[in-house]
Amino acid sequence: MLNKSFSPSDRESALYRRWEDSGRFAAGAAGQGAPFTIMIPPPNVTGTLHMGHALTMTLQDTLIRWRRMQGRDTLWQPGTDHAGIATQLVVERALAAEGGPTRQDLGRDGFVERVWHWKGESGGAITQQLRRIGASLDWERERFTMDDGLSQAVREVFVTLFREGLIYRDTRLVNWDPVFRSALSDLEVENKEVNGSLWYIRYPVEGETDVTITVATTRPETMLGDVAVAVHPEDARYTALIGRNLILPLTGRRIPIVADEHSDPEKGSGAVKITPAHDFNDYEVGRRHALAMPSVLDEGARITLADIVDDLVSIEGLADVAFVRALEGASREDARKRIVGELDRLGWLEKIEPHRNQVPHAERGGAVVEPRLTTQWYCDAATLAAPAIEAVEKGDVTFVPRQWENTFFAWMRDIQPWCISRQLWWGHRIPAWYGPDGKVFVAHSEADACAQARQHYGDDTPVVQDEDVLDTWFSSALWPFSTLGWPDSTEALACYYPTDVLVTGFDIIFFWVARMMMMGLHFMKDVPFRQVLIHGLVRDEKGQKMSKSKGNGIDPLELIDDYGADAMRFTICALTGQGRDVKLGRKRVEEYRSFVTKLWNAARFCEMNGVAPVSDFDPATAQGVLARWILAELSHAVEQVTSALEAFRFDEYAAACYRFVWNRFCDWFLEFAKPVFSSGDTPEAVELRAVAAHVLGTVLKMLHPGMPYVTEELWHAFGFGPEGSLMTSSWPVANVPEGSEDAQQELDWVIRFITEIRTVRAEMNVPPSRLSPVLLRDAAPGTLARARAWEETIGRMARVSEIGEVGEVMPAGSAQAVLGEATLVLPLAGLINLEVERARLGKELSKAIDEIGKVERKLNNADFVARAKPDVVEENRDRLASFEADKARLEAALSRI
RNA sequence: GGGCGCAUAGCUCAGCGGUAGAGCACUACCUUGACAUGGUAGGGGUCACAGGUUCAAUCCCUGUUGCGCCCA
Repeated sequence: MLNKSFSPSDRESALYRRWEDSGRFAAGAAGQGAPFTIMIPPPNVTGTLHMGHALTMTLQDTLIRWRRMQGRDTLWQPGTDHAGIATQLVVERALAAEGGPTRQDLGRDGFVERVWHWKGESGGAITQQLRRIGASLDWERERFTMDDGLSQAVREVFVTLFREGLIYRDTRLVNWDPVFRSALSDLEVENKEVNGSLWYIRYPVEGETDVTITVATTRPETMLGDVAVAVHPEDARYTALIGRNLILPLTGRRIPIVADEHSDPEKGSGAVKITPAHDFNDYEVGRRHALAMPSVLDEGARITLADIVDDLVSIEGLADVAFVRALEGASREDARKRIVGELDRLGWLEKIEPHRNQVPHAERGGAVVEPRLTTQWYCDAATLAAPAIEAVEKGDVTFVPRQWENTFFAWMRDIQPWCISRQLWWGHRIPAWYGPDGKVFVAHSEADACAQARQHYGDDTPVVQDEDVLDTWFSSALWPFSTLGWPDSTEALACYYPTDVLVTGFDIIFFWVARMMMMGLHFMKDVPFRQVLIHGLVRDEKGQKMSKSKGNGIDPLELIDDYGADAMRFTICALTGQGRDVKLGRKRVEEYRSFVTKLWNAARFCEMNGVAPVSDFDPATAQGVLARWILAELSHAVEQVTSALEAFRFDEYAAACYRFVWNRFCDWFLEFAKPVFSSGDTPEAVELRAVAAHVLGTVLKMLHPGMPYVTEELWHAFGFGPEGSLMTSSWPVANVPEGSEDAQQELDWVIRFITEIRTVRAEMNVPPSRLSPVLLRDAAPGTLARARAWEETIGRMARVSEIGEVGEVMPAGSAQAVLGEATLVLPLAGLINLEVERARLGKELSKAIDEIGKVERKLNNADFVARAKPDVVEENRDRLASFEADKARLEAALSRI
């Protein structure tokens, strides 16, 4: 006997263990069909499960469980990425917290060993947490981007791309994190709008006494590295000065006035100072005008004078070598204060305006990013992007919703060289070695590099490996094939690549989607996935992004504790419309927990009534009207549910399940079945129990991808199969019983009958305790027979004492309702207020008249009749006839009162 | 500045050329033998605004407004 209610916390872990231990998550089990593969976008090894994961993993698991039940050989590849910066940060903080040695104290090898230790102890907590939501990942195949195999793939890719000229070293401006002292890619930088100032500084024109140009800048401290002032070529204010020189205040350096369209005459003063080594736009201007690019900030973003010290000049009232020299080593902020103060003192500061400006911040750690001129390794993303763009254009990869393809194209068509080196210790060390003269040897191993060096130098000249590591995304980009054993040509690779669908949020299109496509196409000569499902972000009830600082985040594990994983998952499905963000609150989860409970109770009711699976039951043989009706409804639901999943419409999937279970199975079928079930072992009862079991079993299958635990529990409890076997049972196929249209029509009519009576009674305030006869008027013989056949059911569900016919005399004081050709008469003399009844019928009548008016206007329009599709015209003629019949019956009913 | 998306019942959202829908909330009634995490019934919408296309527009097109996001 089932408990009064389902207790998720008591059952979830045992069920999960049963699935996992019995190997049901594993790909490649015997007898499975065509592969269906999803690569988990590897979560960060330092990460813990948040609602974003809960969303994406729920959707992926729903797809995987569904396809698995369809008999596909499903691989859902688990694993984590090594998250270079994040992990290094975590371990460094842990070291600091325990007062241990610093990273530098430990040295590279010691530190890396420490990180591995950390990884073993606390890394990958998220993989345990994923189990809590029921994710059916193939854990046997779990991978980590720093695993030997995956590292080998990284080296292979690096060496190959280097040899092909698609990886190279270059000295250019890069986003620099001065806290980590490492380069970052453009994507790891987040521009934040902050309240700053715009400083207007006068630069004197060389050889003039009173002529100055005012430049407006948000970063006065960089003026030490100014090499020019740019004005727009058509800016009349400055045309005469183009080609002349200015004397840079403080340093006394002579710098030219150049014409460049980068200057916006509308902005500030229309003249901009050019600091090519510390600003991306200025860098471009510098290149266009072949300007020098002195750096004035070091790797810690402190003032460094090495590049400009030789040019320093003291000029009375304008420049002072001692002042500038004293800035050496000052922080950006300190230097700014001192420089502005000095300019003000000397009278070169014109004004300061408040200004909103975009300041680049490091995504991890949050440091203010400093553009710096350094030598880094780059990947020629533009070349790799071309086939990826083509693959989407040709439809080899499709985005769902399609809309996101534009975002993908926009970014890919304007892609910049990808900076792949990081000045970190945790990650894949760049497989490049340098000779004493700086000659580079890129190789799979040190031995290889030495061999190359020997050949190059003719002797055993020592080589030194590059200190840097690769961007974490470099290894993530290989995930769809490195996890399958590449560069070896493995069976897994042949079987599961290309994968079927990548599921992720739009914020990750550039990271995973784009890069996996670039690498996949280049090395596998095929796309990494056929479809990309882009879902929204999880927000709170008010639609705000969940964040730690706002404190509005919801912990999915808490939701699971409080409501069960099924309720959380089903809520996520129900709220995941196409491409929309998911606004999730506890209240919504509570709502869907009610649905879990409803299912449980329905099953419990079935159990109490002797419903049990009948092994060789064939629904096609069902005889009873109720049986054939529910089977037809079930088929319809199976169709809807299946096509919803095919279209990635998780909301429609959930809604179709919900509607069938609640509004068909529980509200009507079980109610109708009650007397049959309690009639003992009549053939009808035996059949209906078998049907109920079949429907329940099918419902459990349908719901299983969305709510795996409770369905699995009921599956076993009912004896549909051994514990844990639902997840590998077969997905239902729609199968409408022969000739069920009649049953459909009949039950629809009975339901409408009951609803009509209920409505009349409720509106007339008839107390539920008071039963009433229902007399049919003008009913066709078949209708009367049908009503009599369902007399018990109608009686029970609509509080009807008996069903009869109206004789010659209409009973006084009756309420009436129109149903098809018949009028239902409820003789309730004394109980109903005739005025209320008249008003009620009058309202019905005016509704009918309104509709008649609308339809008539249409049909009287010659253009409509001539041009509209014939079936639309026909449909409207039918509607008109039907409304007119209702009108006539309602008028008759009114006249009888 | 460029691009994209959204605007439908009090709330959250489906729908999408011809009949306006769901869940929640609300109102009234019901402790009826699975379920009060329940049942029954009801009220509630010029489908943002203005034009256009069409026999017909919530739906297609153009513009406007408001909100959100991405890129610069």
